[in-house]
Amino acid sequence: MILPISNTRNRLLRSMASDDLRTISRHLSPARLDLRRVFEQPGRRIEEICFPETAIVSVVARGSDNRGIEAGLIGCEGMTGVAVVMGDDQSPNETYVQLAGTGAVIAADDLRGLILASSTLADHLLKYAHNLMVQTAQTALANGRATIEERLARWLLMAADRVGGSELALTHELLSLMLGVRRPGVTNALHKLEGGQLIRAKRASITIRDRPGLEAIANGFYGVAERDYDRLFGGKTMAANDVEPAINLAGAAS
Amino acid sequence: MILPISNTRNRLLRSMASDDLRTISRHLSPARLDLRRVFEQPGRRIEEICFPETAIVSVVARGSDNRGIEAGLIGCEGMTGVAVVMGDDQSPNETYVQLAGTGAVIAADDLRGLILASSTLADHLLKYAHNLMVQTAQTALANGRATIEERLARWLLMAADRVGGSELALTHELLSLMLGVRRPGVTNALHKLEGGQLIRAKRASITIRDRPGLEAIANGFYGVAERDYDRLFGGKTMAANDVEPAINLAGAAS
DNA sequence: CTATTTTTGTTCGAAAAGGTACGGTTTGCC
DNA sequence: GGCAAACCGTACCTTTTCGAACAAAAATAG
Repeated sequence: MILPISNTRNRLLRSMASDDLRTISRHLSPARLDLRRVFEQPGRRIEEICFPETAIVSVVARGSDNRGIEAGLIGCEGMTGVAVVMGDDQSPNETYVQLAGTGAVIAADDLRGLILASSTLADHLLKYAHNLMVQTAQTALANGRATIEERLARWLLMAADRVGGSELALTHELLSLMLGVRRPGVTNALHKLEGGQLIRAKRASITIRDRPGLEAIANGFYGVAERDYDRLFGGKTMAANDVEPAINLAGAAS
Repeated sequence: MILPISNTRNRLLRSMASDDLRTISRHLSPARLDLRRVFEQPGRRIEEICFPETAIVSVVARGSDNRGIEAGLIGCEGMTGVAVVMGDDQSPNETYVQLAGTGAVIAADDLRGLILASSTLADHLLKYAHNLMVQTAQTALANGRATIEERLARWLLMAADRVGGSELALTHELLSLMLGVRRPGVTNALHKLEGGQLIRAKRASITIRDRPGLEAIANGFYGVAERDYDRLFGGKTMAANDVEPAINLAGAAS
């Protein structure tokens, strides 16, 4: 029940040169990405890298104390392990699955070899790494200057882009960890959004009803990194992603 | 009064392979980096890249409205223009000199050529680019979770590392722009630090008196990116930088 | 040495967000 | 169906930060 990787829903894979895609496909394995599956950990060598399809993976920065915050969000438009693309073998950030789904994984060593062998592949992945850096800079901006409501709107839009759908299965608690705010603060902000008919919230599930409305609420804190991605990887807006997932989870690899 | 680039005080240059340093030196020009000199601007092609020596350059992220915030700080440990190193030719962030001083500049096109010609050079600069990404992630963390006092302590430590000295010539106003907070908020936090004998503040000048004390106040928000830099580029701590500047600004340094 | 600009000190009230606690729902499990 | 766990709604008071305005001090220019 596993379709070939070349039909993957991951945009970063799909937008690479067909030669590169063919080559990398031989090393990629379709995988179910379960909640909290870890891809990077401070002080540990990165062993595996993933290209999400319907899952969302978070990059979380931590200080020397324990409090963390999300510094990057990765979905079907990207990949984990940009440290490897940039010639390092580890990162001080944690990277783990935030919203379960599917994706394709590859051994870090394999990817290193492929990058050495194909400069077009290296270029392609490096451009994404730079876009992720831009996203992180925008997150720093939002964390410093936006209200909880604005940051929440931004996060929901980004997440919706990355799963290619409008329903997000996550709890207030998770959102509060990502945004680095109090859990009731999230509840409160969600109520405001729901009051404006911008989202519908059920238990552990948020559905976007009015994208333009959300973008207006996000008040300029959403969009910079996304437009830069489109400039680099082609015009289609991120949200327009209605391809079927490459992996049919019925009986897929555990 | 301009010494050869090979004696530069820039650590990123000094730590590269001697072949690469020799080659790149032929394209580098020593330069005075005056306040507000711009190296990158959203939507514009990056033409010139600099390796600061005694200057500090800021990467500032802006949203679609006008409010910006510092997302990266670059001094004698790094370089501007990581977008170019990563195969792009522009960035949505602004990059400009925050604290005047000296440095070396190179045309972006020249650097592109050198990177293509030397994979060891490319590797070296890419590692720095990754470190800058880590720094930005830590900034996102600090912006989201630290108090003004903690963020200020962090910023002062980072800036002192990057100028290789303990005196910083800047105003509360500038700091408030970088940190994205109210100007009186900076004044207030500086008073607290001064009360604890951690700094001495004069008009448009802050001197660090007690580094360990400042690190304690920074409360875990300083150090992660710095330790990662040392892991990548060698053990010496950033602050230990007592080489003379390559450019003698006669009379400029009071 | 006076006038002007720049920088810093200080104040007020208001808004935003934090910490904590607890009650109410929904869900899932036995 | 009943119990436990997970998740959400709400309330309280405190702290932090903001916005705005204005006064004092230091540098600078004429």
